[in-house]
Amino acid sequence: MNETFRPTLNDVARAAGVSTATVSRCLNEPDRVVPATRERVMRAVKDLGYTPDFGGRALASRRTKTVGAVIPTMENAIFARGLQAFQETLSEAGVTLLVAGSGYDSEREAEQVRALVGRGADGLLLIGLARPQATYDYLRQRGTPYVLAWNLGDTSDHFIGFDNLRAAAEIASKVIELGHRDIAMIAGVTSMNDRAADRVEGVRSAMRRAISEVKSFDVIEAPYTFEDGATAFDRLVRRTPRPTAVICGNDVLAVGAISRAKALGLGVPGDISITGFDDIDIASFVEPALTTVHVPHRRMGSAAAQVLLRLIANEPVEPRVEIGVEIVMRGSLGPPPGTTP
Amino acid sequence: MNETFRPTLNDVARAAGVSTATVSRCLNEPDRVVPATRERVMRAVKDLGYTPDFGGRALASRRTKTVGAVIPTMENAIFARGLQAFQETLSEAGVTLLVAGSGYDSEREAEQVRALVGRGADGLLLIGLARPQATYDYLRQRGTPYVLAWNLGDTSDHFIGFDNLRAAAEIASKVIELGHRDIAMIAGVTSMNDRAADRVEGVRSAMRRAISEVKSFDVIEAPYTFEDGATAFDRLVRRTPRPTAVICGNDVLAVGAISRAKALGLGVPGDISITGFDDIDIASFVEPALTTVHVPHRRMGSAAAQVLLRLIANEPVEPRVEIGVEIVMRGSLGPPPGTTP
DNA sequence: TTGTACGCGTTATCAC
DNA sequence: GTGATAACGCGTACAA
Repeated sequence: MNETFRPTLNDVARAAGVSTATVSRCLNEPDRVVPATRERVMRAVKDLGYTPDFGGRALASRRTKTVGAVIPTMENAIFARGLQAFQETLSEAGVTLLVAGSGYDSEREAEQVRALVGRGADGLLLIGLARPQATYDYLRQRGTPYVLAWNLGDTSDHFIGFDNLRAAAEIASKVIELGHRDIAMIAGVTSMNDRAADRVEGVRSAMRRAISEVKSFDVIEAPYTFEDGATAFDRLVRRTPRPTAVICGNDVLAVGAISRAKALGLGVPGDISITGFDDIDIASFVEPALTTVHVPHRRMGSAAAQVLLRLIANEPVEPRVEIGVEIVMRGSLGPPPGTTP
Repeated sequence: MNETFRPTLNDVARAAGVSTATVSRCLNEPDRVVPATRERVMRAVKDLGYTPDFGGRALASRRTKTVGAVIPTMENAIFARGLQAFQETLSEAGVTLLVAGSGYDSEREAEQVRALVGRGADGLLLIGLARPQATYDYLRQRGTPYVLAWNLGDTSDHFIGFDNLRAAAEIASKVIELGHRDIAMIAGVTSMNDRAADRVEGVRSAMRRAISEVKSFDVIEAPYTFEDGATAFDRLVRRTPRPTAVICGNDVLAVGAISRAKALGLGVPGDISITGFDDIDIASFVEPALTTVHVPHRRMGSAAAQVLLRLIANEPVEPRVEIGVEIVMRGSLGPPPGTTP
């Protein structure tokens, strides 16, 4: 009754009264089999509940129709979105996606890369570019195609991303233009995270360019939750001089900051302006709506899939796909208090 | 230079001057090999950048240290959270997680189940219980262990979840107790989604229990985004009589509803109360903070992993793990307008 | 159009 | 402690 029976090609062949080769053909190139036998084989497949064994198939054919992705965490909406699109595009090409999480740890990422490659992944998606050289060496030695997303680099790898530094600089310039002179930044954790680091560097460069105007500039780092953003805001707002604008490294931190500002009785943007980065869904639903950098994560995900598929098929690809981002002005950024309009 | 060389057991064996059997042992049962040879073998492994081939291993050993999960979408924070915990717990046991998305489509789910089983998944995590009988039959015939999470059922399967119906009934009762008489619900899509359907049924049952008090009750369904919640709220609020409380099937819809309410100039909860379900991060950061049902998704995820691991190891398990949920009262639910305190 | 037979990379069972 | 060698399930020349 509870017999666990895993039918093989052989079982199907016997049941249908044909050879294993014919069954294999029915599954892979149905046209090369006459409808009569095909029908019989397909019936046997259904009856036995046969599913091709992946291991055997991979072993015999040397490819898997599988690609892997290693992302920092599934708990962040921006990766979830991009990955969803990535997988939809792969799906259309009949390719399966395997997802693994690194927890923002580059050693763990290296492990996962090896695991996915060992599993026969035909190609890999990795996030950003900050990782040990050994990981790159491994991939290149194996000849496993891979793409890097969410940022742009200047190596010979394939990038599908946007210029985090420039975008961050632009939004910071907007803040300065509006007249803010005491500015602070709540950054994501920059260690081994080139996206977070680039955003800090972008904001810093904008500050340097306006060095004669900006009076104070402070950066603190915070982890990944709304709560972390709120806590960081708490600390910043106690400093002297109190910043009139807080630039956040991502929307999660920014939403946390807005919430805490309101809880402290500070008007946004009346008393203090706040900006984000990413334009996640919630950004337009908080009050005031968040001024942020819109990143088309879905477009980036499917572009990454397209590049990776071409790479795997050995078709020509452009080494660098820049995804356009743009600043969306919403209610959370305004002129500093005491400004005459 | 760009030679793609995939070293095999054989290559390592030759490089280390031993047999393939010894290399295999070094990797799987290091104790059964003397340190001297082991050292030599491990060096060869490093030098060649060898990674065991998963296919070959699965073929020879008939197990994979891999479990699969099929979730409706990665874009929903509640699944992301639970899954993250699920995978962390698996990870501690040296088991890899493969994730696939069904897009809320039970046919697609069936495909993914077959794909994962074909890939050698030792066990599976599925969400909820509404799916074609064929999917269950397939799993049972193959003898693949699986657990069902996010809800509880009364079949002989293994459940790790909570009583969606009862929890929804409870929060609805709270609404009624506060004096609301014209009530509406924005439900998730209930087709092939037992969690959404149970929540509707729970609210309905509370309405029936208070049939003499409740004057009007309306349900409409909405998809999965903030925007959908906002749109649905728009429609509801135009009806006569206008509801004084809107019960939402999940927090995403509720946050969308709150946002639209404020945009329409309606005070929450002054003019209209709104409740959610799930207690996602943002629930405590919107204004007013959302009254909702707190679901410990992380605890559920790791409990699911534990049960599945025991199932795979053929150890005794309880067939049903109920995860406690509780209503968290926050600002978005109050008495109806015109009530004298 | 269909069948036969070999090999893919690994583990497991024996000898040694 | 280590080495041959036979499976494992499948794809695919090649033959029929």
